[in-house]
Amino acid sequence: MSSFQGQMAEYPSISIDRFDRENLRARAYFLSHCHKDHMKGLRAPALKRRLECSLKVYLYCSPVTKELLLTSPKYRFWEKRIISIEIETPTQISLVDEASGEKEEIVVTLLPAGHCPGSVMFLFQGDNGTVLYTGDFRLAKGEAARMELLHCGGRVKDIQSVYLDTTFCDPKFYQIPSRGECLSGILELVRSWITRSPYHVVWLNCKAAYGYEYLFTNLSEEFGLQVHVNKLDMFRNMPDILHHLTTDRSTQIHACRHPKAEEYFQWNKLPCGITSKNRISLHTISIKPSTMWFGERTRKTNVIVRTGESSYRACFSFHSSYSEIKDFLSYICPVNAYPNVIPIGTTVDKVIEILKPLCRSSQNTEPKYKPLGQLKRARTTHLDSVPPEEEEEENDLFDDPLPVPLRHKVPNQQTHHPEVFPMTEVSQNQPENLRQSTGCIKAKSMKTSLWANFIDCEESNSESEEELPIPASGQGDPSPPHQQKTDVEVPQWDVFFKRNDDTDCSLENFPSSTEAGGSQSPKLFSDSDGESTHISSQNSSQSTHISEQGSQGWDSQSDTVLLSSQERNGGDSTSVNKGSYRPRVKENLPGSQMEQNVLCPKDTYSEDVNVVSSAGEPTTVSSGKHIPQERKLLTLSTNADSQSSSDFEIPATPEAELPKQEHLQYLYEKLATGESIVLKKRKSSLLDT
DNA sequence: GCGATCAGTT
DNA sequence: CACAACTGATCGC
Repeated sequence: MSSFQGQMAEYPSISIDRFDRENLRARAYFLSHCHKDHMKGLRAPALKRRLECSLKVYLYCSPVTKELLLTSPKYRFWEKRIISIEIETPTQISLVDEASGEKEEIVVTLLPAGHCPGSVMFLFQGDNGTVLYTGDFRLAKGEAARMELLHCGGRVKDIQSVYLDTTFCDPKFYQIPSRGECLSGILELVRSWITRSPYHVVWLNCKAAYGYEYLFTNLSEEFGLQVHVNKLDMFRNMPDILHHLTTDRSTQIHACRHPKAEEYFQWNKLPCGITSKNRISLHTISIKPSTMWFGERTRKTNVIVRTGESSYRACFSFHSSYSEIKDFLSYICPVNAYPNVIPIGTTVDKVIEILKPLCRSSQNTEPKYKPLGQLKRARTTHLDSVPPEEEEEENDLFDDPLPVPLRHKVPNQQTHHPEVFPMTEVSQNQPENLRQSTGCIKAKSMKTSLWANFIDCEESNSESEEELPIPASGQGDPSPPHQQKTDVEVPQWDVFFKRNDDTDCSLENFPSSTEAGGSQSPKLFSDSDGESTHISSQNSSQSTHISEQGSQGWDSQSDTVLLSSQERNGGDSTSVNKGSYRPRVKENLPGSQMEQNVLCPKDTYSEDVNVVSSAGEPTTVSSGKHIPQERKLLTLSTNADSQSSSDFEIPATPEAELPKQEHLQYLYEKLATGESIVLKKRKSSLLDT
């Protein structure tokens, strides 16, 4: 449950996912997805009144979220005041204070979050830096690296703060089987049951919340049976979901709900009330999606667990696992990361302790200075969370053979070109001072991820935990279901090696359907088995789009979906051709763009930006003009005490040394002549190519 | 009577 | 186990 209070330090005049208390004064509202715990205050009289008085206040969200929200009569009063923003479309919004007339411009980009239909993350760019609010998300490892709009010039943007979904940010949730794995397990269980007779039905015991739609659509697709649900009008404009649902109770797959459902089920009655068909009584099993996780990824574990005569639990998660969170955050590598959720059983401090080493300030940035032969020690003093010995080791021994750099699709040598922000008409003057405080230079280094890996491993074995789910009755599962502990201590380096390199991150991530015996793929379910198929296809995750005529919706991201080697009849084609989420980090940048990025002192917005006026009419505005900043960069950077823009991260600590002037000069010359000497000197770049 | 909050359930 | 949401009880306006 989110405990985010609605406001971000950098942009306190907007509120996200909270609409009560101080948020009542916000200049603009953002809703990441349609779950109640992110909608607090959204229909309260106080906010209603505010809307009536402040005619320029709008709620921004994805088109799907808007649709879902407005389906409920309780929120209908928002109708005229919601502006939906397309996914991955940078959009400028004017934040106007109606009392003072004061105005601030901000650019927001919605990124698919994989949590439920319409769910997005918000990337904000403005005078106080770039910040990312993740909302709730589930993204597989490597997905951040594939989000084009998180990048600029092939590098991840300079992000000041991330407001992060930390629901499972606890080593005990080290790994959660992928969507594809979970889906396959459920598909096979359902298949094994409903093929017995037309009177064999399954009941999916799902919560009353968005997020199961891709499960329904895949089941429907697979078996040609619509899924029975209580309500489907909210999907009336999302045909790709709608077509797989029905309110006709005669289907073999049910996801209907009733307050006394569990009780009904005891009596072989479905929540919708039926017990028989053609006067023949039904044979029913229940499958309850719930979150199960693995201690580490090589352990074979069932994604389906039998919990009773006719009851099963199926692995299913709306949220990223611990390792997925770490992968995400270490890739983004912000200056700050703030947890939106404090998982029960843990504390804010513990969560922060996990996040901190993945952020910039605690990174070992030493390699960056290597070319200069300076500052090594100065930097290491910043590593509060790193044991000294390990640090030594790293410096001396791990010079390069480590896999880490591969985690970043593109080496993060952004030192020499802090990305710039400003879209022309928006940013004006300001910010040298602001910039300083927000730290515009990226200190990302490969060491970064290295530490992350170490920590992963350590923490994962320190875990003790869960009890074993009841293994299914009579089945010869040779390996005990949950075994995290045993071999966790051995860092799974190879895993990190393989993942996220330049080619295709998703492939490593997903057990290929062809590698039969399935080294890593969990056993699908404990009961029938043997021929546990490895269907890794799944068309999707959580849609963020409303299809114009039906080709999208719930499909979209989830790379795992796309790589399914099994061509599924028809269904997949829709998800695959949906270009909405095909982010590829630009590896070959057009020369001009590269130039921009190299030269701009701040985050550059090289794309077109949509502008949403207070009237809600989006217009596209191109924001070019960064070229003239070349000179500026040189000037600024040569000035050693300017922290506002530099090719180097200037340590903030007083005792830290600055790079020597001659080294800086040398590098600038190279830069000016277009040589890539800086890159070549970094070990990560050697590894990366 | 509505809404907010809390505890308990699924 | 852990998701998100519903139910019911209680309190205040």
